[in-house]
Amino acid sequence: MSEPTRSLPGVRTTRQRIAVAELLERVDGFRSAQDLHDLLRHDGASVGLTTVYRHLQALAESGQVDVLRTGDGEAVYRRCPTETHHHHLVCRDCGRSVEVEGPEVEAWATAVARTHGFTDVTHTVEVFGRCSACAAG
Amino acid sequence: MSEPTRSLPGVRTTRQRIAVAELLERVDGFRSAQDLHDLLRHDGASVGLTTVYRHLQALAESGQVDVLRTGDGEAVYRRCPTETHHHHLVCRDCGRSVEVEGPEVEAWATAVARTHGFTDVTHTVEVFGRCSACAAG
DNA sequence: ACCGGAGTTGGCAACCGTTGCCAACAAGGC
DNA sequence: GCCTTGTTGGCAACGGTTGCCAACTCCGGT
Ligand SMILES: [Zn+2]
Ligand SMILES: [Zn+2]
Ligand SMILES: [Zn+2]
Ligand SMILES: [Zn+2]
Repeated sequence: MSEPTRSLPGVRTTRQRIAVAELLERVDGFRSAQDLHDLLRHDGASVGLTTVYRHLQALAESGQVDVLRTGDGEAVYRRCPTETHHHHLVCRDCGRSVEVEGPEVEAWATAVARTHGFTDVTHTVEVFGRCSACAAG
Repeated sequence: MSEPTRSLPGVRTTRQRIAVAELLERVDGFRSAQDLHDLLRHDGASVGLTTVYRHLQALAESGQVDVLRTGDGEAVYRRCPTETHHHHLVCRDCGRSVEVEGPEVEAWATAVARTHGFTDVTHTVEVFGRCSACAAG
């Protein structure tokens, strides 16, 4: 599928980096840094909380993971299967999420910004709900 | 214009409550609790920071003010002229904002949620940019 | 006006997610 | 194996927010 992470100059493949990357690959849904940290501990692969934060930060900056904020301001991270611009339908109970696209939303956002003379525009569009699994349980 | 705030049972019209309400009326754009607190002090009307938080929280719960979170997770508040559901185009420099509506976005969000079997759905849609005033200065 | 109970205030401590700091550590080119 | 340099991780600090609680004040009843 994906070629093994190439070792870049100035970047080292440490046990911790791999652990975080693999965990993100394995987990579906948005999780907080602390959740991920707990998961790592539970797996026996002990990684410092600070280190988890650092890797998530780096991955987010390079666009390899998506970040969004929950209602109470906590940052949650997810490694999405797709690299292209998209948004999320997130279960507010279990964090599970689905990637969704919305060309009409993109167009709307652009149009609205231009109409009011705003430049350097970005947007956040997230849909929260309760997934069918959580609704059943 | 608007009839004087009716005194409800179990709620008291204190100097602080009025100060916060009036300030929100006067300010345009989203402001953090601490910003608003500073503005109050600067106006001479000293109100405890905790009290400012409490009133903002209450007003937000009752839907009288809108809350959203900046990129770094800080909550910002605004008393919007309209009561109906809407979204915002916010200047990330000065906080100034414009209410915008997007029927197509509402429809899209609802459709997306139903398609994936999500219930109890809400959504956050905010557009950030730099307003023409800030772009000029 | 007076009183009394209930809503309100505000300063401080605590909380929680996140980041800075820095000495100890380890990957990997030589 | 060595050395350079990126990396680690525990702890302290930080910033926004909330809990706590004694003092206070609004306001309906008298
Ligand atoms: Zn769920
Ligand atoms: Zn988009
Ligand atoms: Zn502006
Ligand atoms: Zn909407």
